Amino acid sequence: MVRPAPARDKILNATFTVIRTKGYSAASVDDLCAAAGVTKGAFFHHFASKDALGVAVAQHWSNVTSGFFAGAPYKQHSDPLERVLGYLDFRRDILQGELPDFTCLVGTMVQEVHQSSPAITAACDASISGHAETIEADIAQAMALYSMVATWTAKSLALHTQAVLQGAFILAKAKGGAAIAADSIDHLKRYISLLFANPQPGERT
Amino acid sequence: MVRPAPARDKILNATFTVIRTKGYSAASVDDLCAAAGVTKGAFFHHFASKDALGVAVAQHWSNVTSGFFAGAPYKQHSDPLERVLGYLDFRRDILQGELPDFTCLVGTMVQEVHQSSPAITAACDASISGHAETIEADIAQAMALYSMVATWTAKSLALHTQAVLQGAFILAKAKGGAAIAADSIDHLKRYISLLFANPQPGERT
DNA sequence: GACAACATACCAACCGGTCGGTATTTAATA
DNA sequence: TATTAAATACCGACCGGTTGGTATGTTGTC
Repeated sequence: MVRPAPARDKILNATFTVIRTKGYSAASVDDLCAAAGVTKGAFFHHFASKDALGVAVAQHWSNVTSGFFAGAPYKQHSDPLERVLGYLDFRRDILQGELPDFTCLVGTMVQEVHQSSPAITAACDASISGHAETIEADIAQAMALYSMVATWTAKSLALHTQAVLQGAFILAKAKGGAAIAADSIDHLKRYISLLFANPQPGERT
Repeated sequence: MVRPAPARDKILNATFTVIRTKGYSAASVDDLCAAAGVTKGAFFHHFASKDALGVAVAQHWSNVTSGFFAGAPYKQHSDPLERVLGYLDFRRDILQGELPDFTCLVGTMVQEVHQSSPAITAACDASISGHAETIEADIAQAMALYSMVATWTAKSLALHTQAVLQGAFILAKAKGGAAIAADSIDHLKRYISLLFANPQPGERT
């Protein structure tokens, strides 16, 4: 695109906040326009429908988060296991501010639309799975470095980290604070530490 | 209540399916009435508002699930640790049918209303936390039986099991199947097994 | 005949989406 | 470089349908 469309970006960014606060279904197009400081005409000029915005905002979320995590300090560790554990420390450290500030956009969305919008569901899955693959790479390297032979796979464990995080956000929403989410991340970190520190008989070559 | 109100129960039970399928916000009162085979007049005779139904359905969920798990076979084990691990086996075994058949009603709801309805949020928290307490009891007994001295508490681990399950449901919704949820439950089971089998130095008396 | 349990008809506000129009850039041409 | 044509970005009134909720019944039971 030659010239950037400021209204489109304003809508995308405002949608992050609105959906993380009230969910996808409860977020009306008028809500989104008001939060973005944009008119309805501009909205439907850039997005064919509310569902199209849903797909676009999931992709935008992927772009923003992948850049965010790629530049995070834990990526500097030379030991891949330290990168994995450092990732979890980082995820716990960024549990700051109010709930809509640190919860997951695509996890919230897919919960509501998984039976009604295959397009949004696919975009959310791509975001979660794409992020998981970055962790899977570090886990796989750690398994190789420590000559780990396990009954589980790097991919499975990477997806499990995302499940724990998503579930931690739900508990945080139920209890109205981030503390419970930090506890769950600690348990996950302890699990991965145990996996690599105390392998079952026959699990390490 | 002297005479039971069949319409009220029909609404409550139908709401389980509708909300687990399309979420709380997208579930209109007309949807709920149609699914329950009841008129709008009956709905508002029994519930003052849609939000009041939200609170009632969360409590109804607590009643139904607590009875369901109290009668589950894993409760028969004499060893508390076997009850905890048996609980997780059971949770994996009941991942049958379509997504709305096994996902969590209150986890779905609280995700949408946590910033807009304190009453529903509190009812969802009570349901999740109340269920967690039944697992906490078994974990605490297992810790006592195996003379476990840990840096974590039975309560924290019990809530972690619920976080894993809630997150597993989100991944299942994103990927359109239960398989990924079963994988996460396996990881959780492995974690708890490791905790009790390979305590860290100083963690067991 | 009082009262709970429904049914029916209806309402104002809001929903996603459309539409005719305007302002601003960009591109082509002379 | 001036003129103009086409494309893009944006505006806000408007539309038909749906929303949660209400007002007014009717029916069955103690």
